[in-house]
Amino acid sequence: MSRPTIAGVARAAGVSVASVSRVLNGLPATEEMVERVQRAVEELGYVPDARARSLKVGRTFQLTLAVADVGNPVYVTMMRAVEEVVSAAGYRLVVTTTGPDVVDEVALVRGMARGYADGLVISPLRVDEDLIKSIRECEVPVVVAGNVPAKAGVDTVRANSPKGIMLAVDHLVARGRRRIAFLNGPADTVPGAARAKGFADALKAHDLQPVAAAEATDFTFAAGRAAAPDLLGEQHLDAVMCANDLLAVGVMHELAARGLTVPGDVAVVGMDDSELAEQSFPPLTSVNLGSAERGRRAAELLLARIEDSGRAPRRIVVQPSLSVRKSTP
Amino acid sequence: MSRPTIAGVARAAGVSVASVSRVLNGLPATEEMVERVQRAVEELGYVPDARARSLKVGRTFQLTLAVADVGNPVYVTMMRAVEEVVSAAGYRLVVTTTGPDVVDEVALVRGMARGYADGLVISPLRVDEDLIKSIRECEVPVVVAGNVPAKAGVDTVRANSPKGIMLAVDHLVARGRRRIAFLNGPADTVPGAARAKGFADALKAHDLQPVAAAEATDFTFAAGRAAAPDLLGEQHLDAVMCANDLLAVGVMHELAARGLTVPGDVAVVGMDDSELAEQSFPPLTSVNLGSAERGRRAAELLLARIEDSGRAPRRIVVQPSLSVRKSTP
DNA sequence: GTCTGGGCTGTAAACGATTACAAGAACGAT
DNA sequence: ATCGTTCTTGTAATCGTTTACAGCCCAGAC
Repeated sequence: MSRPTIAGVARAAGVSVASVSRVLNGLPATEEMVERVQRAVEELGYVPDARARSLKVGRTFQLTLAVADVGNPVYVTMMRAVEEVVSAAGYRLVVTTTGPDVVDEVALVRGMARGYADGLVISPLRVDEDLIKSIRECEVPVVVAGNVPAKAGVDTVRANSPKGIMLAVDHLVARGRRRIAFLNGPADTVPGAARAKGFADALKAHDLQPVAAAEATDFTFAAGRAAAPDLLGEQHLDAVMCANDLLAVGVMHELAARGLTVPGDVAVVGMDDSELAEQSFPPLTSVNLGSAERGRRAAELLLARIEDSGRAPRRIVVQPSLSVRKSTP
Repeated sequence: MSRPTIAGVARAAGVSVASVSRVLNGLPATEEMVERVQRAVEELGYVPDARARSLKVGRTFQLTLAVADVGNPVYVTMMRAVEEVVSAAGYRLVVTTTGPDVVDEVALVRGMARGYADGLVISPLRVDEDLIKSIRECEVPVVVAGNVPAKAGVDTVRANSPKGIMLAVDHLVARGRRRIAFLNGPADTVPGAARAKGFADALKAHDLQPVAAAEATDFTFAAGRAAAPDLLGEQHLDAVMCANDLLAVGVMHELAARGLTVPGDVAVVGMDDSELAEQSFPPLTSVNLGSAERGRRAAELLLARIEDSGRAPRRIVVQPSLSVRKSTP
């Protein structure tokens, strides 16, 4: 009553296992052979075992996407894009979540050597030497959706968040806002660090003084809301730039709780332009860092490297744009 | 330069492959044997091949969670809960998304026979004979997070959405609302059908007349917003019950666009009590259908069935509660 | 000294597929 | 009729593990 194997099919069809395998894989065979095998397969409900197959052929036809937090809507955009291109190429996509710790990421990358998948797209929050080392030594191709040093020599597809922040600040200034606060996520993360620098540069470019800045403990809604009071002290401010849509929504809640209107009293801009940005109220002006395109390009890069592991590492950067909605004047 | 196998380790350590396997699996061996093997493993950077291992032992130590739409925040709650219990039990969790079509779900369940994982938690949107048949015939245990007929004889963990809607309508009526509209998702889905019936029952229980009802094409924000105009016709209404948080948020946007306030002019209640409910503005009163608990129980059920495939199918139902926030008076 | 028994260890047979190679059949050309 | 091609099919090796079984060694009991 256990599931049939190729040997069972061969017996039922009165042919050899090799013939069954050949028919199943579309290799040339006589009309009658195909017929008999297919009947037997049908009858027994045979389904080939992917483990055995991939053990032999050395490929699993699965690809992994690893993200830090499934609750962050930026990843759903990316996930959809990746899914689309890999499934078009005949791969299954499996998603796993790593959590915020770099050690878990390293463990995941190392674990790829066990043969779970033919490749990995990883979007790491924190990057250290260990992670880079594990990526370079990984048995299967890995592409990083995020920013790692060029000298690391790994395939990456990253956003240009400083430029994105510049777009946002340009916009705010153009609308007359000059007292712009900044709510960042943890600065010890890769995106956190990039955004901190980007914001500082943007202020400088416009000759503005920093009015307030805070750092949330996480890139989450709850952390954003919790950190908002640090920002909204005595000083008057007329805009807040947030490192992420979730943080921005958190801030908007805190503003509302204090009776301040958006964008009347203070303008708010987020980053990622995730689904949450259009769902929030008021709809959030947000820096589009091209998550969908990054996902797509990352997947394509991965497929390309699977085809040809010899090619030089590429570093793709996708350009940001600003999606203006109602949270800014 | 290709990755080392157990044979390589055995050679390097000057012992047999069986011994290597034994020390790796913690079976009894002499001090010295353990020492030598570990040194060789270390030196070569050996990592056992999961495919080969699972081919032999017949288990993969992976479990799959299949959801219809990763963009629906109710699934992130569930995903987190499932992840927690399966990883505590030493399994890896892989998440795949099926899309809204039942044929894809069937294909997924059938595909489990290929040996991708030791078990499956699936949360199907649409259920038909084929799907139930494929679940019953599946090589690995499957538990359904959702509602399927009792006679199907499969393990399920489901919510009680009619009761949940009753709670919501009770609440609305208690706050003086009597002209309650209903925004459902597709009625040809399992949750859609249940919610339609639940709402009708709730109206009857309170002796209320239906004022308006609409059916979104999907359980998504965009569909909710698109369907809202059908609801908000000439007739005056003072509350809308939505089949889902995303739909509710969509409706709130449309209300705002028409200059109506929530909850002043019309109260809105959602379902699922997802993260979006607290993130939305105003924060959404929502029926908590116990997604986290359902995820947890489903995972536990799956693990239990993996241990003992003989046990009778169980049907767990988790009770709803109402999370009252600011979108109702 | 021999025998028994208990630990360790090694040899080899699985697990379920793919595929190189060889063998047989059919067919046309000479 | 014979030979050589070509086409199809079967046999068996292989992928990297685990594990049943057998063999070895050593200690203790007679």
